[in-house]
Amino acid sequence: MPLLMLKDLPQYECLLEAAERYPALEPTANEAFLHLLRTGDMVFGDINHFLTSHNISQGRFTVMLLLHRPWVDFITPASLAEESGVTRATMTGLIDTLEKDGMVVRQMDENDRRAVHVRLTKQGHARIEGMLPDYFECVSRVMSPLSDRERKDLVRLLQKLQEGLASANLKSSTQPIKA
Amino acid sequence: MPLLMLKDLPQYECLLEAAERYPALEPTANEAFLHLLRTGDMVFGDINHFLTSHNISQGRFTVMLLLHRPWVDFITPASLAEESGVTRATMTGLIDTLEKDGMVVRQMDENDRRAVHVRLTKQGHARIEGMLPDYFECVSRVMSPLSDRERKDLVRLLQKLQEGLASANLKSSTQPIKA
DNA sequence: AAGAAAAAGTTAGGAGGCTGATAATTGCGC
DNA sequence: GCGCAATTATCAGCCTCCTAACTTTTTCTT
Repeated sequence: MPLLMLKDLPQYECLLEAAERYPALEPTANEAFLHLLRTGDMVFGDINHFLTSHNISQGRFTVMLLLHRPWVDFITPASLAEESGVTRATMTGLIDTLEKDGMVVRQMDENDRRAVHVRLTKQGHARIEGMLPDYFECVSRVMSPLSDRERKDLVRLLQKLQEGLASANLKSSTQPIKA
Repeated sequence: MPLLMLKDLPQYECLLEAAERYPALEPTANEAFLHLLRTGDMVFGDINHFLTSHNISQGRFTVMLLLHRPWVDFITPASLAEESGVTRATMTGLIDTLEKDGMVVRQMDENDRRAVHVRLTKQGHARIEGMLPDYFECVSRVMSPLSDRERKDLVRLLQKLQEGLASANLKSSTQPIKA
């Protein structure tokens, strides 16, 4: 989350006025953009508030969630980082904390001596299992203003945006930026 | 932005299956929730990439944007923090950096000796003015997958969510959490 | 089979948020 | 008027993420 977003979004009329000074400004694009960032920020803040009250960070929660899946026994830090969307360096820190708290254990891979297996402890399983009902309830509460139909519509629009972004990042990531 | 979000969102069928184990899990709510966080994250990442390539942070950019409005002469740090959605302590740091870079100046308020006036320098105005066309173009590019009609629909859905969150936060903020 | 390339995990250092405490000033209740 | 509460800006310390560099091990090339 940005955690930094204009508290009072510019009104549409205001955007129209600004568009006269800046030809590149598309009012509808800007309006949707600001609302998307702002709403995402609020939703994230809400869930973050929930996690904080349970003394866990977003990162550690995600890791435990990934390790708690029934068909999963262990995962390597690199895969966890990949699936979570953080760097391997960050994952090292997350696992450090989780291990210190007794939620996960690190075990050597016997075949590949570079690799490590990360496994949820019994305690860890119990911890996440205990949090999940409250978590899902929190998600339901956050999304409660929208009907099932509206949620489907929202997902469709967001997916369309994601696809556009994914293809754009694909070509931009090949050449680093020159500052 | 969270900057930590499942890279491959759970498929809807997967959510349905999980819902059998967790009665509190509403599949449509979870699906929309995850897409919202993920898309917001991607959009933020995109704009952040733009800002980074221009050697400025989201926070400093927002401050300059607020100070650049034509009808604004100066703003106090407290107001800037309020409008930006960060704490006053964070705002102190943002202004420090902007002042060191010659983008803003601090001036004493002659009537209230606690208060400070933050004003954009001529250099600061030029800097933000130079960035805005590129910025708006970036926003337009990000939102380009959606038609005007779809953007309006998206805004409507997001507003509905925001209103629900705002009223929920209103009542939860009155009583602090007990860990 | 040897050297180069790639991959896994870690470390070190930095950026940008946050909370909580502090000092100076202002405003309010009585 | 005087003391107590609120407000302003700041500082100190923490957390979580990042990038860049490094070590060890594996894999690919030839």
